[in-house]
Order: sequence, then structure tokens, then C-alpha cells
Amino acid sequence: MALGKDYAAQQCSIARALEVIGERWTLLVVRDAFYGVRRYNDFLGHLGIPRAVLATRLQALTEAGVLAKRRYQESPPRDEYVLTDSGKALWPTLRSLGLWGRDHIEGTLPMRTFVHAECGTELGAFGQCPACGNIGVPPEDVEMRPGPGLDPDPEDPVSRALLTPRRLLRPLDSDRV
Amino acid sequence: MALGKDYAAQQCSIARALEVIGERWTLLVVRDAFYGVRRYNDFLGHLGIPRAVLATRLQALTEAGVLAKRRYQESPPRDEYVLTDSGKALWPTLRSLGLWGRDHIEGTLPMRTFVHAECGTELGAFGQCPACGNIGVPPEDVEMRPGPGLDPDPEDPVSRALLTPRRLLRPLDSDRV
DNA sequence: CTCAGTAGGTTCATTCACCGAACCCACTCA
DNA sequence: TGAGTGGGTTCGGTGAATGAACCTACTGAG
Repeated sequence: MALGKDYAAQQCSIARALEVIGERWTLLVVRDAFYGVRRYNDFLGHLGIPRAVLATRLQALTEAGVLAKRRYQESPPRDEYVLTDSGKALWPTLRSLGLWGRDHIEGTLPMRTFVHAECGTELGAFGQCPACGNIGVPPEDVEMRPGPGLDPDPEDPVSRALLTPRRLLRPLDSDRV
Repeated sequence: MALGKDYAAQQCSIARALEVIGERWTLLVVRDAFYGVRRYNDFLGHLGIPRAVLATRLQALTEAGVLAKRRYQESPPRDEYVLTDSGKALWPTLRSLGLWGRDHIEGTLPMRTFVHAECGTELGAFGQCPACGNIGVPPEDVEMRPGPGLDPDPEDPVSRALLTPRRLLRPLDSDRV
């Protein structure tokens, strides 16, 4: 975000956080990582982001320790980007932001619902499970289900893969859909 | 944020939310509103934001229904900007974002702590009160206290006023400090 | 009555980030 | 040999952010 160099806003954890994840597209890249997207081309197709911007964002997020670049194949060399623990800790933020968008922006149908996989209850604003009383349901235990606001027949393969219920963070193989 | 006009990202509550509060400075304006800042000049001095950008952001947030413009004096005409219910609903997002910044960005000392005013317990990672078991403590019931990371003798009057413990959303009279 | 001060802006030139398209390279498969 | 794919980089054009200057009501002091 680069709020200038000298900024007084630095005196605040929120401002510090926004320096890392506040730039355009950045939080959407992180969101996709929760959805299981890991490869450059999948981010590219799903987000519709300019290639140069995506490369910059992936590099910045990797340097900030939110994502980690991991080689998953040697020949030809191919890398994937996965969330670190620090990145996974952004789940409550994304959850509350998405819920706010759903509830407070007019004309927004529920796109996806997020339920506690063990009991099937929809998560609350802080990512808690109202049924179990489990306060911090980790993203690994969250199942994402498509909602009525989604296009039933999207263009890109990633969106198609996301039409079926799936656990967060589970890698998405866009090839075999 | 304006993710293009045609963006596929529209299929997502998070992207919709970011359209409203994802631009540079916007979330910091909202944060200041939670801290009790209401007037143009107070935002200006506390954030160090360019005047033109602040005017644009206040107008956009007002149109989006996050803030409401309210005349508090007729002669000379003076307006203040206060959070609407929709704006107050951003509290979980800000809370989780600030906590992430504190815990996951190196070199970030706790700037402020947020405690449940009724019992004095610091809020947990999900905005809950660990002592009372109250899951969604509303911002009105949250007391903000200065932490060790803050400059003890800041320049601007708003930062000085924020050095004393105070309830969130309580208006800040920067004059009588 | 005049003058300085204040709240809340608008205008302007410059800089910087985003954008889309084109290009590049290493590797694989037919 | 040639097309295809993954993962980028480079480049010119556009739009937004920046800081400084300017503007308009209005008030209060002398």
C-alpha cells in the first residue's frame, strides 16, 4: 500500500497490516489461496488480474511470509504458492469481510457459504461455530459450499471447480475437472 | 477499488466488500471513526492524508452507507461523519486485521489493547470476551487502551487525545484536550 | 470595520501504480 | 520440427494519489 515513507499511520497495527495486504488485488489472491488455488495460471484465470501485477503480488506476499513458494516438480521446474501459518491466520479477517459484504452491500446474494465441516453449521462473523461453541474453527475444518449468487456455468476452470463443495486449503487441480 | 468494469471477481462477497472499503486510506478512515474521530480536520491531521483524497473517501463512504454526514452546527455550517450501523458492522474485520498485524508482522509492538469495558478482559482473537464468554462484543462496549508501541508525545491533537483510555465510538473533542 | 483565523473544501501539476498486450524462455509432446 | 504450456518480463498509455496552493463562509478580536 505504501502510505508514503514517513507516515504517522505506522503507529497502528491495522496500518501495518494494510501495508502488507492492503494493495489492490492482494486480498483476493489470499482468498484464492484459501480456496485451494496454488498456481500462477490458476490465479491469473480466476482473478482476471494483469500478469505483471500478479507476479508483483505473489512476490510481495512471499517476501512478507504470507505465502511460500514451493517447487512441486523439477522438470520442467514448476512452483506453487501456498499459505503459510501467517497467511492462514488471515482467515478470520477474510471471513468477517465476506460476511460484511454479503450483509451490507445491497444486491449481494450469498455467493458461498462456509460451514463447520464436522457439524454442518454455518460460521459466524468471527469464524466461530455457533453450534459447537468452537470459537476459532481453523480453515482446514471449514467446508465451502456454492450459494445462489454464483454463475452456474462460468468460463474459467477454477470457477467451475469451485462449484462443488470443498474444504478450504485443499489443493485444486484445475486439470482434472 | 474499481477492479475493472467487467471483473469476474464480482462473484464474491469479499470482492464486493473490497470495492467499498478496499481503496487506499479507506479502512484507516473507518478505523479512525471507531476511535471517535468525526471531523474533517481531525481525520486530516491524524491520518496525514491528502485533503483531496480525504474528501473523496468521505464522500464515497457516505454514499456507500458506511458513514453518515450530520450537521452539528448551523452557523457556520459544520458537518461531522459518524458510523452507520453498516459501518459499525465492520468492527470484526478491523479487530481481526489489527490482531493479525500485531501478531504476524515482525517488529510490531502492541499499539493499543481492546478490552471488554464491563469486565476489563482483553478481547480474544475473534472479538470475543474470554471472561464472560460473550462472542460478539459490540464496539460500544469496547474500551481502547494505549499500548507500549505508541509514541508517548505525538504531534497532532487527535493522537494525544487517543493516549487516554476511551470507549470506541465516543466522540473525540480534539479542542478540549 | 478590518483583519487574522478556522472548517471544509477544490484545483492543479507531477508522480506513480495499474492496465493490457506483446514478447520471452525452458521444457514437453506429437 | 513445430506447436503447446507454465511462468514469467517488458513496454507504452491511462488513471489515481500526492502535496501545495487557492477558495469560501463564517467568527472573534481590536
